[in-house]
Amino acid sequence: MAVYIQVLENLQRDGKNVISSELLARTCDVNPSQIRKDLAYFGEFGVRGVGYYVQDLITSIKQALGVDRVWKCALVGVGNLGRALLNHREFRLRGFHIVGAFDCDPFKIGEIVSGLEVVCSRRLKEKVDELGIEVGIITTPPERAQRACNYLVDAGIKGILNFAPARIEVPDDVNVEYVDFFHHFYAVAFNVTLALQD
Amino acid sequence: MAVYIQVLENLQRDGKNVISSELLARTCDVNPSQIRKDLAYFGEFGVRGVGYYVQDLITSIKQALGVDRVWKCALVGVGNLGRALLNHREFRLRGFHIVGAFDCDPFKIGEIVSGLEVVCSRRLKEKVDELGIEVGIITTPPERAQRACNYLVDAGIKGILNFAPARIEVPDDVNVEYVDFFHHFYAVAFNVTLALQD
DNA sequence: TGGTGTGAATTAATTCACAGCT
DNA sequence: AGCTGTGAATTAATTCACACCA
Repeated sequence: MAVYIQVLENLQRDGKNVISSELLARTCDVNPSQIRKDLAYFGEFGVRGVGYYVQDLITSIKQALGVDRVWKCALVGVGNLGRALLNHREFRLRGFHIVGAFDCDPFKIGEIVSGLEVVCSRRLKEKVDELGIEVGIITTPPERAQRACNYLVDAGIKGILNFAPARIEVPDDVNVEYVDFFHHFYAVAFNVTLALQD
Repeated sequence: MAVYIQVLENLQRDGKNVISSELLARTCDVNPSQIRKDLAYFGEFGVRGVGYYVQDLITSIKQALGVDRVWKCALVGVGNLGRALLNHREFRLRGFHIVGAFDCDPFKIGEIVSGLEVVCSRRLKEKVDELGIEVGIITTPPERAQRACNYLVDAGIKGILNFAPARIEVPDDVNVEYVDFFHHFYAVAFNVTLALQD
């Protein structure tokens, strides 16, 4: 779905108003019926004989995914990666506002990063309640990921993005997404290695 | 596979020498036979009645994936994200060495970022040959992704990581991996929205 | 006429269950 | 005795093919 949004937004930028599943499929490199199934799953967004209206489709998908609003996020772990994410303004553009930065290192607490004061991780619950935070972002080293996660879960957070290279345990009602771009590097390395062998 | 490496490296750090598919499955949150199938696909890494030796398994998987060596990479697009990646030393640790930084903006060319001189994208072929680069990383804005891609393909690169939010067209023998962490943000938003509705 | 939405057919992925080593 | 490797059974995902509607 995220891929479709991406492609549709680029189509919109290029001034396209209508798109067929056939064409959309070609750019996404998938089967046309795949696209129709995916889109029909959330509702009847298309017009028979015409295709999909790009602008309407973007709006519909975003609504269906629940990304047609602002999601307030807390970032835990103000290291290299954490700082990079805090400074990445694309997040705000996409509706994900990082409104709290947390770390357990006393030397970092109080520091201002990208306009946010770094707060002690222990105060997560307090801040989550105060600011109405719904999503947690973990950017700690792997060995501290579980602790960061526990703070987030205790604070009542139900959605977590884990950038740390470690698995974490959460209750059933908490959703975790693992973000690891080395996965993609490994995939490329593997495929290139394969291709070289033939 | 990348997940297994991640988990195994953490197990190793914790001093575990042997692991069963059952235990590994629990931490990865998958079925034990899934793990056995995946691992057996590349070779017989396990020992019946015992399990898998952690250190050996890491080595074997890395070998099978082709990540037991250094991969030289070129980064195209020295913007926000590009700079963040150039400064991220984890890449070097994992064997992915960014040895060239490219951009088409004359104001950026010549600038030194993280010890690398930014070079004009047009000189990619020359530099790829000179430095023995095998992997390309695209971190341009979406509208310039295809152009960056074309330079990489012309230079003979067979593996590309595309961080730009745009699809790109490549010949059949070139492998592209799309990296987009908004995908994960959308997934969390969607799942939390679903959970809130019930 | 042209392109969606969707049941049916096909293909792929996952899980089960157990033979076979150590 | 215990845990892997793997064919068989099951389940899920993808693709086909066409009815239906603008």
